[in-house]
Amino acid sequence: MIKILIVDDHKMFVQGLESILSKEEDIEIVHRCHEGKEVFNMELLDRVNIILLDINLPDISGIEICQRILKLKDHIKILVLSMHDEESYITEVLKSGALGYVLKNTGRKELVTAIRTVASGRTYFSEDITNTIMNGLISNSKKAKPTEKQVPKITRREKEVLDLIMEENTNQEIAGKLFISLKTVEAHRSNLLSKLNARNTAGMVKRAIAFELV
Amino acid sequence: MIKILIVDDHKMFVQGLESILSKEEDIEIVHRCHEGKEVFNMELLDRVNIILLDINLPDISGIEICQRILKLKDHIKILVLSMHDEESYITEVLKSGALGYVLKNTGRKELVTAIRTVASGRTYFSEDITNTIMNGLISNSKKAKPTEKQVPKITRREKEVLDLIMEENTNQEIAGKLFISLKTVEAHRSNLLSKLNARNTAGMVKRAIAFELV
DNA sequence: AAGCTATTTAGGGTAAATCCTAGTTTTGGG
DNA sequence: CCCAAAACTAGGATTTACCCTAAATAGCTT
Repeated sequence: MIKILIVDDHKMFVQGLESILSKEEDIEIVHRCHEGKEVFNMELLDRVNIILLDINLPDISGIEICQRILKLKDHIKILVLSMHDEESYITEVLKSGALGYVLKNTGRKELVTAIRTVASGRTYFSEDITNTIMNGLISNSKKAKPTEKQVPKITRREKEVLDLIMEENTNQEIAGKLFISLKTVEAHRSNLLSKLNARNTAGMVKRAIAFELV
Repeated sequence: MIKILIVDDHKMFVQGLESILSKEEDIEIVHRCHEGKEVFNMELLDRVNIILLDINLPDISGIEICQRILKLKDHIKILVLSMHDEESYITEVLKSGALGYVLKNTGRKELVTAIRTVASGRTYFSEDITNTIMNGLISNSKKAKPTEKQVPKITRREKEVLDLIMEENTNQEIAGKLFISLKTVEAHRSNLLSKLNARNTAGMVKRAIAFELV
């Protein structure tokens, strides 16, 4: 038996869900919550194996709910219901542990399929969602291009010094490892700060990572 | 008319593709390449709108080919053919600009659909591929959990100091902005070094980024 | 051969960061 | 409500990083 907890503040929508799911013999709606905070009830969570979660709750964000629930009871499967199909939104929710994501305009048949799939531990996403995510992957790469052109050009030696700085060596230690004088290391370091447009070590390391120089 | 360039070192597979695609009236195979380097021919690329690309070529990696082709001719659509469905592989290819990814065991009908879809500028992925990627997204978050437990716990005040350090402020400037003494800032900074297990600012910044504390 | 960049070295001085110790305030739990 | 732990605060001493200026050697291009 699939034991469901519905979490959604739109009462009319919840009633719609109930009437749809009541026709399925293997599905039982154990409880309904209209606020996020009502979910965190140990007794309730123990009686449930799957949660239909609206991520647009008034009090707590869907992402936080997913994380907190799974920290308490990691056997529970979460299927997210949402009206939004923005890519950033979806990936955040998935990273926080939900097994499925369907839009609220999904039909009855697909919804039941999604519930059964997620209840069995597998993942389910409506076709619109997969398209959104796949396209997001692609557009991310296009955004990365402009950055690429502004990467500072550092010399071979400066790269060696930078690597040793990243490994937490002091200038003195770097001088020893590269067999050059302390003053030379300071000069390279100074050039690195200038080329990376940084005021100090913190900025240098931050930008070195951002520009993928290491 | 869809003008195709096939890039694949398996001649038998190429012949199979030809016989499949020759039955389609709107598809014309312009040329075949058996090595990656043959692709970079301006005259050839100008006669083509879509490339069927095997990513397991002997001489150049598929990722590099995608990037270089799109740098030369960004109107060209790339549909990747592959025998591998490993997640890291797929995402790399997509980030390098390909519009579609289908496995080599895909049927004739689906292949033609994929070609027409990609040729029109939209994206296409076989179902296996979408599943792999979606599952990858989810498992990434689960892999993150063990790391999460080793993330050092820093206090509210330490977080404020850390943020200002990341913004390249000196201790003196931080003291001014937080209305505390220079010595206090130094103490917080010292605790941060200790908690992050770092020897100096370089290590602190590096780990702060790695642990996503900023 | 002249010009450019990279690499190396150096002195002197200032600012900043790090180490060690220690007092005061907040916070969480019984 | 009280105690202990954690967080915040701070001083003195030391080490390290950063700035400015200057200059010599080597390699590569024009």
